[in-house]
Amino acid sequence: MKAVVNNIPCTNCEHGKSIFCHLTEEEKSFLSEVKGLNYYKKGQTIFYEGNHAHGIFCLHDGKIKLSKLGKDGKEQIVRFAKTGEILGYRALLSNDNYQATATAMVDSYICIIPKDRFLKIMEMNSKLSLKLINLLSKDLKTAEQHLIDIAQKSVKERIAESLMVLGSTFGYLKDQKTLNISMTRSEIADMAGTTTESAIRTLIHLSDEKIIDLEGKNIKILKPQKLLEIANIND
Amino acid sequence: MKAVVNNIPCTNCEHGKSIFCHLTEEEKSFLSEVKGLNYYKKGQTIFYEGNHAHGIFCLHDGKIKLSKLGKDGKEQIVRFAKTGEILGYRALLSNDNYQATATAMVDSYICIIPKDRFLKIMEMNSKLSLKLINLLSKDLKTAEQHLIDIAQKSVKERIAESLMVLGSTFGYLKDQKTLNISMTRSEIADMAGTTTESAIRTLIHLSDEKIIDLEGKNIKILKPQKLLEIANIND
DNA sequence: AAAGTTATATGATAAAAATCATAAAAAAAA
DNA sequence: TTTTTTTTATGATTTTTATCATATAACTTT
Repeated sequence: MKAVVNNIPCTNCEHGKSIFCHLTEEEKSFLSEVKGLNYYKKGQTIFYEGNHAHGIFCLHDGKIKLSKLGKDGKEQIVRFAKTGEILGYRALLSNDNYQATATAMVDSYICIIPKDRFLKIMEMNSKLSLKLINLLSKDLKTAEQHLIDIAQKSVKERIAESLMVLGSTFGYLKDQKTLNISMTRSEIADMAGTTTESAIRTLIHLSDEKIIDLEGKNIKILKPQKLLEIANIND
Repeated sequence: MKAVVNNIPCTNCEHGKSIFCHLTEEEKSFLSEVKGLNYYKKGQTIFYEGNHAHGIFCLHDGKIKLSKLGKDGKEQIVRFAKTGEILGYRALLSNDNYQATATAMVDSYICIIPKDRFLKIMEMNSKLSLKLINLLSKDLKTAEQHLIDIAQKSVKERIAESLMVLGSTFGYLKDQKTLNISMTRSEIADMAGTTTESAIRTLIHLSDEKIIDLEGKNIKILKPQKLLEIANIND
C-alpha cells in the first residue's frame, strides 16, 4: 500500500503551512535530498505507538489521527494532523519511541525526514526550535484541556465538543455545514472517550433536536451555536 | 503571606536538580541579579489560571499542585512540581497566560525569574532550549497518558494510580511506606477525576483490603505491587 | 475551652453510561 | 451479483458513579 511516489522537493512545497516553509532555500534543499514522499491509503497505519522513532513525518496532503491504546485495547484519539502539519516530532525531540499510533483517515501523502537530518536542521536554524517549542506548548495546552473535559463533562457535552473540534480542525464542505471529514461512530466514540453505542445514541439525540443532521457518515452542523452551548466550551 | 526572604543567589543553589543548575557561573549571576526568593505558606496560590505570565517560577524548596477549573468550578489537578522544578514556563514560551493555577501544598520557597531575563538566558544558552523541549515533551506524554487513564479506567483504578503517582513524585517517609505528602480526600479526588465521596469510599475499600493504611491524612502503602496491579499501569 | 469551620464518613437514591443481545443496513470482497 | 464483513441502530439490563442528606470527627479561630 505504501508507495514512494515522485519526490516533491521542499523548495516548491505549495501549502505554505508547515514549520519548514520558512526555511532558507538551502535548508529546504538539504531536507529534500533525503526525504521520501510516501502515499498512504485511507485506514493505513503510518507508525505504531511504541515503534522506534526514525524520522519526522511532514503531512504534504492528508488527514491523520493519532491514537493511543488503553484498557482492553480500547482506542483513544489524542490528536489530529492535517495538511502542512508534522507528526512524530515529540519522539525525536525527547529521544523516545513514538507515543501514539498514526493512521491515515483519508488517502494521504506524507514526507518522511530522517531523524539525523531533522536534528541537523534544528541546529542550523534556531528559529525552528522556537517553533517546535510553540507546537509542543500548544499540544500540551490542548491535551490538558481535553483531560479535564473528559474528566468532568457528560457524554453529550463531549460529543458536542468533538463535533466542534472536528469542524475547526478539518473545516466544512461548500455548504459550510457538513464536516469535511468522514469518521465511523466508533471513531467519534474513541475521540469523545465513550462507547460506540453511547456515541450513536447521542448523535441521534442531537439529530432529533435538529442541532445536527446525519446522512450516513456525513454530519451536518445545523445549529453551531447550540452545539457550542451544549459543549460548554466556555470553562 | 507572601514575603521576600533573604535572596539566595543561583550560584549556590544546592539542590542540583533545576534546569538552571548547569548554567555557567556568569549566567547564574545574571539570573540572580533580578530574581526574588519568595515564601508561600501552605495553601497559598502562586498564580492563577488566566493570569498574565510575568515570569518563570523556580521551586527552591516545596511542593506545588497545578490545577485547572472545569465545569461548575470543579478542580482538576493536572501536574505537580517539587523542589528544583520550574513552573509557568509553558506560558512564557508560547507567550500565553498561565494555563493552570499553582498552589503551595506545603510551605514553599520559590524564586521568580522575570520573563525578559528568562528569555535572554534562553538565547545565551542554547542547551536550555533543548532542556525545555524535553520538559515539554515529558509533560505532554504524561498529560496524554493521564487523559486516557481518566477516559478508560474505573475510579478504583484511578485512585490506585494516583497513590502510586504521589509515591513516585513526592517519595515516602523513613518507613518507606507512608506517602511524603499530605492531601485532603477532596484533593485526591481532584487528582483522580472523581468526587470526594467516591474517593473516600475507594480509599476505605483499599484500606479494608489491607492494601493501604489510613491514619488521618497519612497514607501508608502496604502492598505497592497489589496497588500497581489494580492501577493497571501496564497498558 | 468553646464556637465555628472544614474534612471525613456513610447510607439512600438517582442518574449516567456501559454492557449485552440482536437486528438491520451499508460497505467491501469474492 | 452474491456473500461476507463491518457499521449502525435499538432495546433491555446492569454497573458504576454521582448526588443528596446527614452525622461525626478534626482542625481553626476566637
